[in-house]
Amino acid sequence: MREAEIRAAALEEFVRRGYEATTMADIGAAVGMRGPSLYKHVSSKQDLLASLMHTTMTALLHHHDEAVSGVDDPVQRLRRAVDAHVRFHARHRREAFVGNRELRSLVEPHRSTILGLRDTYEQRFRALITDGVARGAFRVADPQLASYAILDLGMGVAVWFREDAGPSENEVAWAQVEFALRLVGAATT
Amino acid sequence: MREAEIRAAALEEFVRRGYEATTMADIGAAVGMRGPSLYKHVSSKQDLLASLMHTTMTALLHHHDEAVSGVDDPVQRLRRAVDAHVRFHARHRREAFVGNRELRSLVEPHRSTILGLRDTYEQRFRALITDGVARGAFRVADPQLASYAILDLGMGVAVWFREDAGPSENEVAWAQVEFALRLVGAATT
DNA sequence: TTGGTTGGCTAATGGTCATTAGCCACCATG
DNA sequence: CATGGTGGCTAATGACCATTAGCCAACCAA
Repeated sequence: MREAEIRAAALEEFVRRGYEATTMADIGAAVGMRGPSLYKHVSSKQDLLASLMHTTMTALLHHHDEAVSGVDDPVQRLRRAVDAHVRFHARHRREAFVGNRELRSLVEPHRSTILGLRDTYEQRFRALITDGVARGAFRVADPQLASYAILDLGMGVAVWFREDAGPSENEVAWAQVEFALRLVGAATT
Repeated sequence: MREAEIRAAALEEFVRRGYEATTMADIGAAVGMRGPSLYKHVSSKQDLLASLMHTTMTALLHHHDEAVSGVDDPVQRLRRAVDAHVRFHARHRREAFVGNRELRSLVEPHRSTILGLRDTYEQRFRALITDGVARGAFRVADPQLASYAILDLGMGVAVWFREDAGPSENEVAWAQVEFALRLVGAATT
């Protein structure tokens, strides 16, 4: 559908220029039409952003849930959660980048919705770490700081990861899973 | 001086709204004058941003150099470097936040200058880690990924650190130094 | 063939913005 | 008391922008 092309183009422009600096004409040019014509397919620039961010956060949560589902051992759970986290941020770095940087540009009630989803996601990691500490698998002074640290690693990936240069997705995922396990004081295999 | 007030106000507004969304009138209002009056003290909005970012990066590099100067042992060097890194991002979180998020809004040649300084800073960490690995103090598969990870921890601090709530600067610094040492596989004391 | 719908276009509309021009009060120095 | 600079103001200027209105060609169904 034309709308999907427009959303993809908008994402690309939001990454390159930022939401505020992107004009409807820019997005239009990227799909071969004039700015006003976009309104035959989308309702507004703001909706474009909100919808992109909502899709991203929902997909991230699904990705996480699938990764850890059925796994009980804290070390394995964390391993899978971080692997999923890193791979998501590598594969969907544009989406994740916009999701992290353009929160300011979201207008209520979208902002609160997205912040809620982000919070939910952070809680999963924090709970996972807290559980691991309680069960003696991890050794961490402050689970919240540890979960922030792990999440921040992923955000970083969205910023500097490149498909065509530098370490591959596998290399990054492997390295960061290792970092995360070391970070929480899990025994390294 | 009036200019210092303006720079401080601009920084605050750039953090709150982002560079693109901040108007000269916003900055003026924050120091009790009208937008156009700002031009009696600064030359342009772009210069305000470039100058803020340049000051920040220079200060960060100085802070780093002072922290590691005269220390040779890799573990101690990394400990001090990360401590300085984290404390800088906690104490100057607004500056660091803008320095990280508004690169896109910088126009050449400012952008290249700042990117150069960032790269210099990253190289210090990478060299430090590479050296530690060579001397058997650290165990890391990819020093570049490790340096990115450590730097990303600091960027995260600039995003979520609050002076009035959550963990204190000392707590964050202590935790992240520990994280960094674990990350690079240094023996924990 | 006809009549409606789709999806494009250009031209408003009603803003907002950075920056410049030109004015003036204040104030310190002679 | 002049006078010149400082630092504020309001009013242009010359953009640019999201969104809406209104037009029209192409296509599709009857």
